[in-house]
Amino acid sequence: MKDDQTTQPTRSKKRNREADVMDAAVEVFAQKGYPAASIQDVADRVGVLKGSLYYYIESKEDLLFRIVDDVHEQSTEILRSVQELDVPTIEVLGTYIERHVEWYLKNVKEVTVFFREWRHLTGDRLRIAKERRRGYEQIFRELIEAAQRDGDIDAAIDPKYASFYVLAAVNAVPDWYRPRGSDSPRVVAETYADMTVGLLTGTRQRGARVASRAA
Amino acid sequence: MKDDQTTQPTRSKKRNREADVMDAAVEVFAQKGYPAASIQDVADRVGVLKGSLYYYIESKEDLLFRIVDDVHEQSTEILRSVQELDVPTIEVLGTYIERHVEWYLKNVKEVTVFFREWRHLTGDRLRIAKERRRGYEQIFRELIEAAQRDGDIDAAIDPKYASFYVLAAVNAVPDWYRPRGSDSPRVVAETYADMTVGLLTGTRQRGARVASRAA
Amino acid sequence: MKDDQTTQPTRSKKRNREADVMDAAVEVFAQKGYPAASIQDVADRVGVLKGSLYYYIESKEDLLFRIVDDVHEQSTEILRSVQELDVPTIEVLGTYIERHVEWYLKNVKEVTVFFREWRHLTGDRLRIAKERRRGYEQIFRELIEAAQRDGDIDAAIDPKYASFYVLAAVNAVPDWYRPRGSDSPRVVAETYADMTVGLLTGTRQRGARVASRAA
Amino acid sequence: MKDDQTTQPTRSKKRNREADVMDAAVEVFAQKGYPAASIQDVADRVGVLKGSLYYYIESKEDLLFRIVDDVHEQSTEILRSVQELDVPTIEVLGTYIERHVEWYLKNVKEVTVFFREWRHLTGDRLRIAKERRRGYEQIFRELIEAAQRDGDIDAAIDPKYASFYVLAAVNAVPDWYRPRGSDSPRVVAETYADMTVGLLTGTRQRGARVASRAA
DNA sequence: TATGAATGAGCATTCATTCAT
DNA sequence: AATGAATGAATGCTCATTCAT
Repeated sequence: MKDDQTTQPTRSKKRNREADVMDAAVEVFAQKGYPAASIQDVADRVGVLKGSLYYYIESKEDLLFRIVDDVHEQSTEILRSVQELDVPTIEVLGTYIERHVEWYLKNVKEVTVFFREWRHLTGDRLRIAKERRRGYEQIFRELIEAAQRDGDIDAAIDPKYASFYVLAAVNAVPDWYRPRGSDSPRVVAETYADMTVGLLTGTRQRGARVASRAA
Repeated sequence: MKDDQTTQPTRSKKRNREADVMDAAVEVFAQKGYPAASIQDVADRVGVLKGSLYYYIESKEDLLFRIVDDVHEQSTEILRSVQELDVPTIEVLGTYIERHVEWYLKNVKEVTVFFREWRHLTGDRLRIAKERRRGYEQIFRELIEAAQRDGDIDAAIDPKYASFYVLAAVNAVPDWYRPRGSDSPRVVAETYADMTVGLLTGTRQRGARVASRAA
Repeated sequence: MKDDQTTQPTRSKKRNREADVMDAAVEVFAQKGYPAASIQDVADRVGVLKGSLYYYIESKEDLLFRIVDDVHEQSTEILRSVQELDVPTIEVLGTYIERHVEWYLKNVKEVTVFFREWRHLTGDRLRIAKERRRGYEQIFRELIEAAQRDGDIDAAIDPKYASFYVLAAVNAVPDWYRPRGSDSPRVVAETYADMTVGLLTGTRQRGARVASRAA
Repeated sequence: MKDDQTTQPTRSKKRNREADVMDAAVEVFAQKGYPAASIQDVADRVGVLKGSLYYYIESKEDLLFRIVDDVHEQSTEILRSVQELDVPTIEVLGTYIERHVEWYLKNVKEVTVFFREWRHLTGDRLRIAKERRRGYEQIFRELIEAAQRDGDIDAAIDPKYASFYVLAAVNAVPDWYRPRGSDSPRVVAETYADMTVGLLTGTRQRGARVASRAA
């Protein structure tokens, strides 16, 4: 209760505007796709002249990169959080899918932009984005391999194909998910986690997972 | 009775050029994405001035629609072909995934355009494309429901989510598939079919499927 | 009298337009300077929309480079023409200045752009332009050195400074020359040639030069 | 009576900043040319936000004018200083070139801006700049005419052309002069003075000039 | 004195489309 | 069937300038 409100507004106004710009970009890029979206669209949504945007951004691509970067960080954070869990790898996998999908559905637009538009980055920014994707898929694949060594996933399963299969299924959620639909992010997240574990272990094992989640 | 060169040269030349234009468009749209691709790119690839393209097409969007339409027809044909099979629904599903993936990998570029770019259609063409997608998903979902009634798929599985999960996984194949990689379309197709059936039935049942494929 | 006039108009129209564009650019660049001149200015002068210019040019810089290139070629041609003369080097020098200035004054605007704006080229084009300038100055300096060996120019004169001095004086002609003024290009050219030879030889030797020109 | 720190700090600080701004502008205009240089560039060099510059200047053009004005004054001062010399006009001319070139080379950037960018002034400021140039050339021409009346310069020489020739040669010095090169401003200045007197009088007369400089 | 934010006009360039030939 | 030339609207971006704080 001691923060002076007098100095705050200026700083927070800048913060706000910058955040407004990012939000507007997310909205516009998600709706039209990056190449079809124009800086004018973004400016209109923020309510400033398009030239004014360049006070906050370096370029259109910079805007895309910031979104991609932002999502990447959050996404990495989730992966990190489940890796710290002290449970069998197969449960790590399930929990990861669950948290990932739930987070995803609560940030649909940003994440959609992340998955759909990263290709349009160029030069160094594209390189960085690709490396990160790669590392990300790598970790997921390693989780599968570890669970195979644990005996929880059938050794006959090819970790490469399985990881592609699962990640694609999971990442396509926003293609059909409508916030105003029937199910909450939570429900969808659990269902997807169950389906994934089922796919990998070759059994329905809802009970086990529900129990572990209760912890 | 070989080739009738007398009456057809003109028409077939036009057909050829039209096909050339379509092929070029597929190539270009697949590589750059529809909004970033230019009519000039297509014309360059055909080896014709861009103005000349308008003898064959109505508009850039018309070009996209034709591709989408074409792929849709082939895709529907595959669905139709497996529905005629006189085998349990669960096998229909497996065979469908198999044929779909194999066809997909043999026509990667077209199908990629189909899945990635349909959003950029507008007006009626967008409406039509959406309806078709919808119908297509519907049929797939109904197959799952039928297999549930047969007792081959656990009734606890939600057909809606399951169909989204599977279709997304399957349709993302070209995102990572490289023709010059190790596995043939055939192998990938079989693996994906197996994973899908495994996911839906909750068992590894490679044997059963391999047997059915022998027919 | 046998050229068919039917096919000519089309080709010559294109030629004309391209030439029109170049002329307009010369005019505009000469008047405003390259950076301050806009493609719009050029288009206005040609009487087309600015976008239409890009049918003829690659970029604004391309336009500048073409002018510079064109002038360079003419300029080199003059240097070549005098080097073939079978007269003492000192006369070569005088004739060169004379022809150069006369040509210059008959193409004031182009050459002005050449001398004033080449700095605004970038990348490879800048490199090329610099190299050419260098080579050009080099040749002029060598002429002076040769005339020194002939004994026609005082050995005490530093060829480097002398060449800079003379070239700068000569190339600045359009800074003050007005076509509607009193003297013709011819007269100015002769006067400049005489002053230059006088400067270099340390004598007025109009007679000798006039005689040599009569040949 | 050293530095009166009591009353002046504010004013002198302003003076300093204003001088900083001018220096930065000289640097930037010299490097990029006036139209291509941006106020941002100047601000960056001063270490201030670009909006802040407008506390010190009226407009970008104002900045250019101040430089031009400043150089003009120094240049006029040199002309005035040699006119007071009690020596033959021809020596006045030589000394003038010498002092002018030496001063020039010690202030290359400012003077370069003066000669290269004055064209971009507009309205009244352009008028003023032109008038001054004109007056300046006028005085130089009159010196030549006076030396002709003295018999030191051949009456056959056209004072108009001669003055253009000499001034252009002299003013182009910074186009090639590199401070890190071999010769000092002093040497270049003397060489140029000698060449000029030589050109005008039709003789090498280094001895005479050196003697006069000793005074 | 200086900042931070915004303006608004302008710029080079691209591009789908048209159309007379 | 195809070309060559042009259109006109849009795009990403820059920049001198303003002004409340």
